[in-house]
Amino acid sequence: MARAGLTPERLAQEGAELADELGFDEVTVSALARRCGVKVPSLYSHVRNSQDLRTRIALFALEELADLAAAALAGRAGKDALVALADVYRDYAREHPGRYAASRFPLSPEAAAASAGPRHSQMTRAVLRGYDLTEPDQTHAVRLLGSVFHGFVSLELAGGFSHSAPDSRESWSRALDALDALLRNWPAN
Amino acid sequence: MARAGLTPERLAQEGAELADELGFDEVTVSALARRCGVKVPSLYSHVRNSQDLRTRIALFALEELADLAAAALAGRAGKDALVALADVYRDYAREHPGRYAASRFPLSPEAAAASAGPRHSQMTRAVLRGYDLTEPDQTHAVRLLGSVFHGFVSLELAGGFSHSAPDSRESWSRALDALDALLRNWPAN
DNA sequence: TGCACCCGCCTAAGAGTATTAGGCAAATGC
DNA sequence: GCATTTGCCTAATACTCTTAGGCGGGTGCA
Repeated sequence: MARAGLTPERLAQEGAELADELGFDEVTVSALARRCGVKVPSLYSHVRNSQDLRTRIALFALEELADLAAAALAGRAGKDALVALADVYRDYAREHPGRYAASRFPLSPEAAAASAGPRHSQMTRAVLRGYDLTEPDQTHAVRLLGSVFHGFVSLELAGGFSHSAPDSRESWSRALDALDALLRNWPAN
Repeated sequence: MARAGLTPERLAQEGAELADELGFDEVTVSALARRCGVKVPSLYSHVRNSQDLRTRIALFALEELADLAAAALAGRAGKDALVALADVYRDYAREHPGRYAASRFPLSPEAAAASAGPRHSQMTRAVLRGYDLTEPDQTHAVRLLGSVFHGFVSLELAGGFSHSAPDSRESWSRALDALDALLRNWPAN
């Protein structure tokens, strides 16, 4: 019988594509086996179980997203950097909704610590270097930015902003303007 | 055979409790049947299928959450109202994580229109009456507030803010301060 | 009060998914 | 060139979802 050349890495990548096509919730061991032209139990040589598979896809997506963010941030500062980082998240979610959903998959504390998650918060912190915040305000701002990015993208993806004027892109741009203004003039405690 | 007295409404409510106990993703027809002390197929006299069951739980949670928000908003205005509304969402998510997750369940456009969803945006608009915004800025602000509320609550629930100082409650309070400041001084286009 | 009907719950059965155990053959290493 | 490892397979079990069809108790009408 011909070998399909499966590896945990390749399964994570194929799983990510499957997620974009069907939705992350539809990424099942069976569906992935079908896509790889292999019987279901064969996957168990490469991933421990369904949970492990999802975790690998999540880690893959987090890494890919962090790489995109790092590239977008290079050579930018201030509002320019803020918008660039924000757009990376929004564009990724729109182009790869399944992978974006995967990146929200709950990880164990150990897995989260070893993931690209810390890179994401470091990059948000880097954006804040363009503004004049010191701890603990910087941490509060990191959390606020993360909340707006994830919240907006996730509501937009769920269709919460569709079918009503004005265009959600316009709201996105105004939200980023507002965040920039806010960070430049962060309210004292 | 004794009648269990099942109704679609009661199933939605029991399902909501099950969601809080096990997580919304674990709310299955089988688990709900077990909880109600009946055989699985019995549920199909009351709900069309698993998707229908989840939808009913989502509608129940949206309604309950809207009722809580309406009660919290009564007699408040300005920042007071902003904080009250925001706290309703955060507290609900912390006390009823499964129901909160259910309230994010994707609804068909018709179901969404008939749900308590519109009440939620109306209440956010009502909060904005305490600030000086006109359309389309008001819509942009509604979307921004929704993004921050959902984004923060969802990241906090996923553990994104845990295990690191400062306390996430502090960040929440600072985020609301920031939003209030922002709305009082909304940047011109 | 008696009876027919309906409705609520049941058993039976088929399909899909997750997972484990064990086998065979192709690739790998000495 | 042979032994071992490794990759994929079949077989089997368990659980969930869903449909079909049966039985009996509660309800409504005479």
